[in-house]
Amino acid sequence: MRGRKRNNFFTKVYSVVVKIPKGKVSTYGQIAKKLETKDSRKVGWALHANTDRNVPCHRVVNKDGKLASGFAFGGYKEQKELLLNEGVVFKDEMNVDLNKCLQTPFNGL
DNA sequence: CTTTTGACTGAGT
DNA sequence: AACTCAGCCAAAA
Repeated sequence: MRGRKRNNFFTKVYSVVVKIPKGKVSTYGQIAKKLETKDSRKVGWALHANTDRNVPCHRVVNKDGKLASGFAFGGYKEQKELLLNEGVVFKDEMNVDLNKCLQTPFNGL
């Protein structure tokens, strides 16, 4: 393996996001750390650019457990719908109950 | 090349 | 809890 940094940044983000178990959510910060970067914005930006249904981007929320502002598949309402369908608990219209649904850190996952 | 933008985060107010 | 400010960095214009 050489020059793997050549791949799109997206690919790296997706490969991590796709590992988030059903019924759980993760944060941009966790993913960013896994990608060996400091900028969580890149993660959000990559997911925003993403349109691949194979990537469970709805399982990614910000550190406060709040849903994304411009969910690419139909707005935060759709994102919430998807999460509820997986058993994720909500605190509010826009907030996930991280206390129960935050994915364990990607510690080497 | 430079500048702007962005699904963020952490610290401070 | 809500808001502001600064840091961070890839892509697009």
